[in-house]
Amino acid sequence: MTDTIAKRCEESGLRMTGQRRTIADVLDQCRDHPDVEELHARAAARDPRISIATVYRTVKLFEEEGILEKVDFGDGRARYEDAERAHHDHLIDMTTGRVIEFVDPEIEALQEKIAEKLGYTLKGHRMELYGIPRKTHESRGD
Amino acid sequence: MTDTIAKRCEESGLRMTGQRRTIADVLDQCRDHPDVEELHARAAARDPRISIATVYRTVKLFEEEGILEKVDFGDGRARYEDAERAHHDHLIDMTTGRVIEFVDPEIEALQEKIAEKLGYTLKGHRMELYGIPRKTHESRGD
DNA sequence: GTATGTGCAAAGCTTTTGCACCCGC
DNA sequence: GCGGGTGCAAAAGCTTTGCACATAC
Repeated sequence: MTDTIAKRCEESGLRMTGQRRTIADVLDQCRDHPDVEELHARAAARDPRISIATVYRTVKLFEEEGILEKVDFGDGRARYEDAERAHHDHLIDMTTGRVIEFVDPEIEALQEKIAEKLGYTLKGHRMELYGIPRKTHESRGD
Repeated sequence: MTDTIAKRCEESGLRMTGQRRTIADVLDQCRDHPDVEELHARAAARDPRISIATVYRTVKLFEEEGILEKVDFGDGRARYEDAERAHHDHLIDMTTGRVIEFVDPEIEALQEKIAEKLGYTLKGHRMELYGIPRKTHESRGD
């Protein structure tokens, strides 16, 4: 149901160079949230000529085309994810750094309601939950 | 119900230098969300000898003591706010950059429920809404 | 008096950019 | 072929840090 990133690039009329195709492919295969340096490492594994400057330029371009979305986990590095995948928020496991994606329609609705109450039309939001794995039942002393 | 920042610094056993006191006072008087450079400008207006390095060191120290909380509006600059003030989230006016603080108990409860459903105990969260002012002439009942 | 804080400037990190060369269309 | 893309390295922002000096307790 979701087109590849490369396909959407072509539909946007972007010139598809070898580097852009490689970066698009790498992004398609991401199941995690790599930062730009990591993205560059993965792209360079396929084509060592790709420079990090190109990766920066490319993700910014894709973002401007609405193909990617920038996310920020507060660690000072930019991350990008496929904008076309269903919208979701993030829960970050504070013990491992693992990122869990989730969608909650109630939250979405509530956010819209809050914005409206404050006199605004909601255009976007960012929400991250930070948590630790719940003790299932062996615990004493929470 | 809220002590001044300077008072909390003393209670934390921090050595209170002139610079720290000035920075604490500036923070107490903030009704907005200045970045570190702006904080330095306000502090330097009272004591021109304060360097920006000291401001950076001081806000980080206060954060480690739990007196301040770092917030990030995605513009690449760090901002800090009083951690003891009642918890709130932010709505950012996309047309002006103005930041509106709000609290919504429903959201808080929902977030906790979501974390729990995913097997986590919620330890913190970050939520920013981005919106544009709503046209008022068609609104009813505000 | 001593441990700690501070100013200055240099360095660190992530990201951007100028410029000469390269490539998709 | 031409206009835009790329690599390299330098530069730009924000933040941190080494070092010599200053200051709180």
